[in-house]
Amino acid sequence: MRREESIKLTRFELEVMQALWEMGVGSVREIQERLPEKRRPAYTTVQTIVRRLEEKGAVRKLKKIGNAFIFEPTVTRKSAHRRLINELLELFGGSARPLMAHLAEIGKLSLEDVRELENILAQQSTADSRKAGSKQKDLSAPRARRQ
Amino acid sequence: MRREESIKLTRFELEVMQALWEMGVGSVREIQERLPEKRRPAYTTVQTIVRRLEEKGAVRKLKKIGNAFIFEPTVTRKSAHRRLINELLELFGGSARPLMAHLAEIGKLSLEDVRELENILAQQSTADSRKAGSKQKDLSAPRARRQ
DNA sequence: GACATCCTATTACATTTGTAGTAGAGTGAG
DNA sequence: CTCACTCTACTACAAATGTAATAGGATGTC
Repeated sequence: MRREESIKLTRFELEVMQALWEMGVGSVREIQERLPEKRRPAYTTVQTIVRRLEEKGAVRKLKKIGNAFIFEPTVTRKSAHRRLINELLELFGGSARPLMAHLAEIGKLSLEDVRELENILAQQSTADSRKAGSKQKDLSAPRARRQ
Repeated sequence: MRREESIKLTRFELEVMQALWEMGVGSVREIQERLPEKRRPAYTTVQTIVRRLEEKGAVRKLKKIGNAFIFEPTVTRKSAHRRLINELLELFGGSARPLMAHLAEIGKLSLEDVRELENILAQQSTADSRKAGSKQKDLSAPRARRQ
C-alpha cells in the first residue's frame, strides 16, 4: 500500500478532490456540478480525472447507486495540503520563517492574523507540555473569505 | 509584453532560476554546475530549460562571452515566490490564516517564529500607518530591498 | 419491451514537462 | 591551418496532464 503522503495531485485533480472533500462522498456527476461554472469541464473529463485519482489511490469507489459509482476520498484534505506546503517550504529553504516573512511582505498577513496565531500557539504549547498526545484540531477550518 | 506575474514556472525551471538568482547572471554551463550533484541533468537538458525560460520571458541573454551566452533573470525571485504563494493561498480559500494555522498544526511554525514575525509586522504597520490609514496593503510595493 | 437517458469503460489526442541526442558553428592550442 | 572542444540550434521522445469522444451496458418511463 502506497503511503498517502507520496501521492502527488495535479491542479485539476486537486480541484476535484476539493469538491469531494466538501461533499464527503459523491458521484462523478455531483463532482462535475460542483465545479465552478466558469469553464466547467465535460462530464467525461471529470470522469477521467476521478479514474486517475482512483489509480493514484486518492479516492475509491464506496458503493453503487443505480448504475453510478459513489466515490469517497481516501486522502484527507489535511494530508494533501501538508504535502503542498512542504513542497513550497522546500523552495524557501525548508523553514517556515522566510515563507511567513514573504507572506507579510506581500501583504497577505496582517498583524491581527499573527497575534491570533500567537495566542493559539501559546495555548497549544502549554497544553502539549502537559499532554503530548492530544491533537488540537480545526485550526484549518474554512472561514469566511474576503477577496 | 507579458506581465511577469503571469509566467508560471515548473519545478525544474524553478531550480534553474534558483541557480541564476543566486549567481546573478550565468551561462548554461555555470547553471548546470550549480545544480545539486545528486542526479545532475545533462548539459543539453539544462540548455533546453534555459531556452524555455527565455521563451517564457523569465530570463534573457545579457551578452556573449566567447561563444557562450550569459543569461540573466528577468523575473525576480520575489515575484516568482509571490506567484507560488498566491497559488497555494487559493487552495486555502484566499486567506493566509488557514495556511498559517496549518503550518502551526503540522509543526512547521514555532512560537518563536511567530513572535519574531509579530515584531516585524508591528514595525511595518507603524511605519505604514502614516500613509495609508486603512489596511496595510502596499507591502508589496517596490521598497528598496536587496535581492 | 422500446426509447431516451445516464453511466462506465476504453480510446484518443494536444500540450506541457523532463530529459537528452545530433549537427554544425565558433574558438583556443599548437 | 588543423584538431579537439565547447556552445548553440534543432530535433526527439516518453510521461504526465488536460480535455474529450465513442461504444455499449443499465435504467426509468410509457
